[in-house]
Amino acid sequence: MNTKDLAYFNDLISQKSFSKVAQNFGVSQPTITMAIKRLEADFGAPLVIRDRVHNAIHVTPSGEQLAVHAKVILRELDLAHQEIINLTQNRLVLGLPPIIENYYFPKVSARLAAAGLLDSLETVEGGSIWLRQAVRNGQVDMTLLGSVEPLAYQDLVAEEFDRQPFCIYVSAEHRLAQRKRIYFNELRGEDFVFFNSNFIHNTAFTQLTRRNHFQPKIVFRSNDMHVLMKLVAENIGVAFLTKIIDQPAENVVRLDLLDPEPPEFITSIVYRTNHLLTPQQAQLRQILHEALDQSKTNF
Amino acid sequence: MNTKDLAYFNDLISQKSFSKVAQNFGVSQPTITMAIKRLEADFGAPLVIRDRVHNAIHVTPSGEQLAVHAKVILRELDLAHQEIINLTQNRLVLGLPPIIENYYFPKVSARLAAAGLLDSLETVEGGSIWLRQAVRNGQVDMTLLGSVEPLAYQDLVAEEFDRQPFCIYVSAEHRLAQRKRIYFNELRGEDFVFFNSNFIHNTAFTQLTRRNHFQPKIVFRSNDMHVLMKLVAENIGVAFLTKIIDQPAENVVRLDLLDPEPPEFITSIVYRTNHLLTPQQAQLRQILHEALDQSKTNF
DNA sequence: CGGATATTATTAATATTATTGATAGTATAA
DNA sequence: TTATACTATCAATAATATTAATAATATCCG
Repeated sequence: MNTKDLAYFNDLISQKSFSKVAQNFGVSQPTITMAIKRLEADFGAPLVIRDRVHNAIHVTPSGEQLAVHAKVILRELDLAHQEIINLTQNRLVLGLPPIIENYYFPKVSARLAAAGLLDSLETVEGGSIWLRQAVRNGQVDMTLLGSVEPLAYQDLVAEEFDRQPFCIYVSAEHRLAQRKRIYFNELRGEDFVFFNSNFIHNTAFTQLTRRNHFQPKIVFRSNDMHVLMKLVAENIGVAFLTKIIDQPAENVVRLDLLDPEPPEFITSIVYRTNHLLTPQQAQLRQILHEALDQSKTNF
Repeated sequence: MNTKDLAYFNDLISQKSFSKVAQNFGVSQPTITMAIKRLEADFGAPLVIRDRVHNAIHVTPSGEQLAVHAKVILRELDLAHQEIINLTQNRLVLGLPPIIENYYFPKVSARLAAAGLLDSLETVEGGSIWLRQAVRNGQVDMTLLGSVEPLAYQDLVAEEFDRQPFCIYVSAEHRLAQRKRIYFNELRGEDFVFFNSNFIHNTAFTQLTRRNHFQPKIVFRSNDMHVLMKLVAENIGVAFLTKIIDQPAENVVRLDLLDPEPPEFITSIVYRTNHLLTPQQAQLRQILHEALDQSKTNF
């Protein structure tokens, strides 16, 4: 059976039009008619019902069933192509959320260089939602992801390699600056500086504000952590960030949260379940895991 | 791309011989040579290395990578065929471990009949390991499975629908017969009657004997629960069985276990992740879940 | 109603692709 | 060296896919 037929079929399911599928693939319309016929003959069942009365196409139960498998098959094929291209070109495409890159990457780069991995390593920055998608569809081979809950996906392997609490950063002149530990509740009424858009920080932050029943006042937003830190230093507002910030800027104090079950920033290495790690990828994974052991004791 | 080529390739990986693959598929040897060449051209990388010195074939990293995906693709195709056959023939093949069949099936059969499902329902009996395999490879569409741990597989959906403790059954003349509850430890030195081979009972039983550090003496084995019950009644030995036994035979007393965290018999409905439930299958699932609610309150 | 439009099916011709038989090439073992 | 085992090559053939042309079917709308 030709996978082209499955691709035609898959497109037909969403386009609901033989001629549109033909256009999309740059083939003539009878080609699609024939392809669907071949599939129907192969599976011994009608896959679509040509409802000419309503000028529509209905997918039969058999068609629905096949559609699920067709999608899997086409995805696997696509991934195989991309993976083999990266493999032969000695490319290792690694997804990195900016915050993780900032903290963990400097720690491992020496080892990566020593292992000769830096040459073939190609990093792609992006938010965790985008990177999750990217590792799914093969744009990246592996990715680091931050999350509040442990990751569990059926098509992705997620190996947690670190877990750090979220903290509050305030100016040295702030009323709470002398404290080491506070309850999130004590921040009611504070001005916050916060990320523009950061899925994990948002999730964790919302979790805490909901639990404590208050609506935080965010006076400034930026995607640059260093900008946020400077604003904290100038006492414009307080920041809610992970503990994985090497050294808070001058004039900034870090406060731990005393809340029971505070949200944690979980970092994981993620790759596709059906992806065989190349020696390089296995090595990268190893180095990241090892770097963790070091960083854990360093805290 | 033709899936036949992937089938040839997949077989080549395990056979490591072009001619054997040709034989297996009943085609000529150049067909395989050509098929592999097509794949290599398509993926732009050598997939196997023909090592004529050692008269062997080595799979390249690209080949290994493709092999993983090829297996998935061939499996999906195979499942699609089987599922569509069952769908069009209005067959619903349900796997049933004997013990679950004994207890749960009578409870739901009235509802199944009312829903008109009994006609199309075809049951397959088998042990839980065999049935898990059968649902994976499409021999059955859905299956009930017993287990000691909650089931979690990436390619299978497992919905727990009941959970019952394991119990001890003794003769009314047995020294412990007057007790309602005992510790497993108190059975040290007892004669047991036990299943010949039953994965779940074995797992749970071993768990308890290990925890209590004793080697149970099994004086008789059978795969028929009723036979075991009769032997218990005659005080030949004591039995370790699930609580889901409608009415212990005459002259038999059931004792609950007092041990902390005693193993439980978990029953789940299991089907393939990539399988779209047909209306019938969805109905069966619904009825099983509903029947549970009833059976739960009945205890 | 009837013609314009849109869509899918059919068909015969053509183009593409897969398979084969025959045989060459390469290495091993005896 | 010869026999044996395995894979590659190649030209011929078989099988399959695609196409252009057109038929068939239904809608829309004046």
